[in-house]
Amino acid sequence: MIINRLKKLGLKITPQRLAILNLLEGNIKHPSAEEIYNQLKPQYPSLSLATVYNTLDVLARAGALQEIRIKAEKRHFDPNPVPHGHFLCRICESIHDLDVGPLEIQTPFNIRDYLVKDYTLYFYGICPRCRKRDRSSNQ
Amino acid sequence: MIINRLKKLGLKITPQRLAILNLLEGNIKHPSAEEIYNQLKPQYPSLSLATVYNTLDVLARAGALQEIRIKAEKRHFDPNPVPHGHFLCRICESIHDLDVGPLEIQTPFNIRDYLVKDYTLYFYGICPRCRKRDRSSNQ
DNA sequence: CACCAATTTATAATGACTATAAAATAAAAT
DNA sequence: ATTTTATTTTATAGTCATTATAAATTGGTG
Ligand SMILES: [Mn+2]
Ligand SMILES: [Mn+2]
Ligand SMILES: [Zn+2]
Ligand SMILES: [Zn+2]
Repeated sequence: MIINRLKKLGLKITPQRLAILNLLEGNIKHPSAEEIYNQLKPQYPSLSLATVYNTLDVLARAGALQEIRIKAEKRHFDPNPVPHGHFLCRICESIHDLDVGPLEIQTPFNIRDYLVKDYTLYFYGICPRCRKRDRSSNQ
Repeated sequence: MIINRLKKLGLKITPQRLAILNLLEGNIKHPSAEEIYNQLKPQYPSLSLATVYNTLDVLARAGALQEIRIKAEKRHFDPNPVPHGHFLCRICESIHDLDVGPLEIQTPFNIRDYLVKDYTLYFYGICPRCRKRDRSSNQ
């Protein structure tokens, strides 16, 4: 339960945090802070964008979610904190999970003398939907 | 020769572009636009930061170099346009090339129905120098 | 040399994110 | 249940890398 997750992290249970966590629960769309804010604002009119950032920062630092930096200008958020590959469609700008077998690595690990505690793997290209929609942009 | 590279891309040969390309030639430090600007400014007092950004953008779009987005706040630039792994030291903030065998992939390629034209692989942790310097921070 | 499109430059604007400080509130203490 | 206090929320201002703008300059062609 979401309340227990907050308690385990030593965080106060607030309506804002519950709303943000509920929105992210099982959400595979990798929304940005602004998208989260805009989706919750109608039901929580007092909600501030700063609170969304604060909550996401706290949860990310606690390892309860991960930040996706697949786009230059904007961060996106993923309720799944385990490292996995992501794909950004250059046409529709959507972000998808994209795991690829041999890249699955257990962290932390060592490469040469580097201690690797974390990694990100981002792919860029054209998603299946956009490939179907416009055959001329294939390859 | 650098002049021929610019000609092949249909770009005018300007002192600013030559200076930027010369600075990047063989440079494995992955400098930011501001670092490039600060290093060139003494010898090219008229140089503008906007020109550095313009030149880097043009060259990146032409595939003559690559942008590294391993840090949230700042872009870095690499004269090697071929995708390869990068490592950011969380202590000294330095960026190193870090290729890891099984991740070498030829682009473009397909995963499921996704057409992948490019990818980035970023590692985060502690570099060899910082591990030596401070034994207590070793995992 | 003269021309002109490309480039450079100074400067302002943008926009995601962060800092600040006052107001509100969750939850512990009484 | 009320009081208390540290945490959180909120509105707002600030930051800073990057981009846009438009005027001045210049490389390359004839
Ligand atoms: Mn994901
Ligand atoms: Mn590199
Ligand atoms: Zn798409
Ligand atoms: Zn280091």
